[in-house]
Formats: sequence, structure tokens, C-alpha cells
Amino acid sequence: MSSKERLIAAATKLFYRKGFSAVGTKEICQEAEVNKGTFYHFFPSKVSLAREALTHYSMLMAEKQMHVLATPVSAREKLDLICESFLAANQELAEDPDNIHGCLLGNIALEVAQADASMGEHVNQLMQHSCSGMAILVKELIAEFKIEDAVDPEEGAKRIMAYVEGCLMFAKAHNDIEELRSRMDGCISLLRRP
Amino acid sequence: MSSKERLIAAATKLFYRKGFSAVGTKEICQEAEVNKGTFYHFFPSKVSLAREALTHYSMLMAEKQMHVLATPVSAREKLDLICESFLAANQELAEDPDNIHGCLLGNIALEVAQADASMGEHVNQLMQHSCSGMAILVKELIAEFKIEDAVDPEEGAKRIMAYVEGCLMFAKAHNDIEELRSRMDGCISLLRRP
DNA sequence: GTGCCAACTGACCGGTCAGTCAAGAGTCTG
DNA sequence: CAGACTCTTGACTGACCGGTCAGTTGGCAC
Repeated sequence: MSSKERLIAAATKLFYRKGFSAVGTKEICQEAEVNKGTFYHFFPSKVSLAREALTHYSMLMAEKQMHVLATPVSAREKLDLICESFLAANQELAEDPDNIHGCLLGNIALEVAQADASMGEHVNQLMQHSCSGMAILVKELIAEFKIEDAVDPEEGAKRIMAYVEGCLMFAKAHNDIEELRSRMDGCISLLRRP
Repeated sequence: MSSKERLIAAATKLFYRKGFSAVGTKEICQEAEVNKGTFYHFFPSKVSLAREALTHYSMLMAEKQMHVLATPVSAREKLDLICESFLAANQELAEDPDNIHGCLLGNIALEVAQADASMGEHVNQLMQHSCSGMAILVKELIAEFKIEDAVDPEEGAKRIMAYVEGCLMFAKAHNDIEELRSRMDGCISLLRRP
């Protein structure tokens, strides 16, 4: 792995575990086994690296999402697999897999996006991308559950993502996977018009 | 208002607007019109003040919640009023009311709660409290919509809170109130068993 | 060989951070 | 009035922050 790749990987891990502000450039460099100067050779600023780390995380999640969508199981089961892929990412990036860190995108959205406009724009773009992947699954869910008068798939995807992010927040706060797993069935209800 | 009260009020405002790490003790003191020493006369640390600010915010929200619950309108309308009370808090605490900052409890939960154990415990307690208030409304909703085979009210309250927090995250990221307002109807669906 | 350049080094910069402290001001009690 | 107490002051500390820079290295082209 090149220095640049190691920096992005280290930043992704550390921001995921501790958040943006709590991680210093020094710590990132140590984790990536790179010197301070090398950091600023490849990235103009800490925020800039964070943007690339976010992209890296999103690609990782999108890959898992695509894999789930291509799995030959029911749409309902795919929903659970999406949930599991969040937990798999946690396992890959967390130091202790028993610590639930939620979703890097959501975490950064709440911590940094508003303070830094370029980051905000970037987060929005990645969120949008994530939702459009989910919209495919939403269509399958609507068909599978024969939901009449369902919400628009794009809107349904946003609702489900919001719900999942909220559940991830609870799961992180209580450090309990079940807060997420046991609530995934609620996603289907969200597609019905009330 | 006493120095201590001014400190808590200032901290609540600033943490709400910018997050925990992005606000320094100096800035809090300036906003509260108090000196550094006075800060540390009343609070042993920045985290300690943040805990009290969080409590202050929760009391503010609980008050609004109680007021909504006592309003003589339909349960469905109360749900919208709860949503409006989040926006009212935003109006009260934000510098520019057009900037959506979400929920202080959720923001801090994702930013700090995991790094600081005492903060995590505190956040959990306040979240619990907030959910138990919501459970009352959930019972009303179940009765009003004659939802058969509904989820347990405590569980329903958690689902709705998770959904609302998720919608608030989207609303903050996109800086658009409608991301929250237009999705409140989804709360009712969440109470139905799928 | 020589020239070149991206990759890399690590000491260093000004500034900011949370937190400290000794001294003073104001207020209550006996 | 004396003494004890809380509250307030703001300069100060040392660690740490993101970011810079002059200089080194190693490989590739000619």
C-alpha cells in the first residue's frame, strides 16, 4: 500500500473510532507510518484528507451494498444483510469490534459538515449516492410485500436511511447491536403511506 | 441570571451551534461574560459543563414535550407539534434560525459520548427520559389510529425517536426543515407490526 | 555520468487549547 | 468591627494543534 493509501486507510479508521476533532494529524501519521511532511505532500489539509477518507468509507459501503443487492435472497432478507454490512464495516474499522461506532458518514455529517462548507457538500453527495442504491432495494420491497399506494422509491429510500441512521445512533449510544438489528422490520412499514 | 446560569446557557447555545470540540472554554466565557477562573470555580472541567448544558437542553425539550402532550388536539397533530418543538428549540438556540442544527442530544451522542464514559452514561439517561415522554404519545396514537397488533409503546417510542433523530440528521445535512416536517407521517407506520 | 523530480524527512512555527493560581472584591455572620 | 466565606479576576502554564519548509533520497531519462 502506498503512503497515500495508508494515510486514507488510517484516517478512515481513526475518524470512525474517535470522530474528526478527536484525532490529530500526528496520530494519523503514526498510524499510517508516515511523516508529517508526507501528509502535507499528498493533502493540503486535514479536512481534505477527511473528505477522501469519507469517500473511501462510502466506496466500502457501496461495495457491500452492491454485493447485497446481487445476492439471490428475498428483498426482506437483503434488508437484514444491509444492516449486517454496517456491522461488518464496524468490525473492519473498529479496534474493538464490541464498540459500535455507527456510520462514519452520519457521524461526520453531525460533527463537521455544518462548520466546513466543502465537507458539507461532499457529505451530501455521498448520502445521495447511498440513498439511490437503497432505492433499488425499496422497489424490490414494494413488489415483494405488494405494498399498494407506496411512497415514491426515492423518498422511501431516504426514509429508510434516516431510520437506519437513527437506529445506528441509538446502537452507538447504548453500544448494543440489537438496537439496530431488532428494528430493521420497521423499514418496511415506512414504505406504506399512513 | 447568575454566572453559573449564564455559563450553562452560553454552553448550550454554542455546543448546539458548533458541536463540543469546536467550541473552546474561552469562547464560552466570552459569551457568558465571565472570566476563565469563574468557569473553573463552578465546573471542574469542560466536559462537566457540557453535561449540565445537555441536562439544560433536555429540560427545555421536556418542557415543550409536556406542553404538547397537554394540548387538546388529536394525537396526530401532537406528533407534528413535537416536530415543531424541535424547530422552536433551533430558533431559540441558533444564531441564524435558517441554519438547522438538529438535536443537541443526538449531536453530542455521536461526537463525545463514546470518548467520555461519564458523558455517555449521561446521554443515555437523558435519551431514556425523552423516550418515556414519547411513549405516552405513542399510546394515544395507537388508540387514535386503532392500530391492531401494535408494537409495545416503549419500543414504539424508541423507534419514533430514532426515526426523528435520523430525519433531523438529514435536515441538518441538507439544511432543510422539510426533510423533517414532510416525513413525520412515517412515525405512525413505525408503530404497526410489519 | 548528469539532471531532474516526486516522494519523503523531521525539526520547527505561531497559535490555541484546557486548566491553574494567587490575589482581590463583595457579602454574610457573630 | 473581625473573620470566614463565596465569587471573581486575568495573567499564566505547558501541552498540543494544524501546518510549513529547507533539505535529503532514490529512481528514471538521457
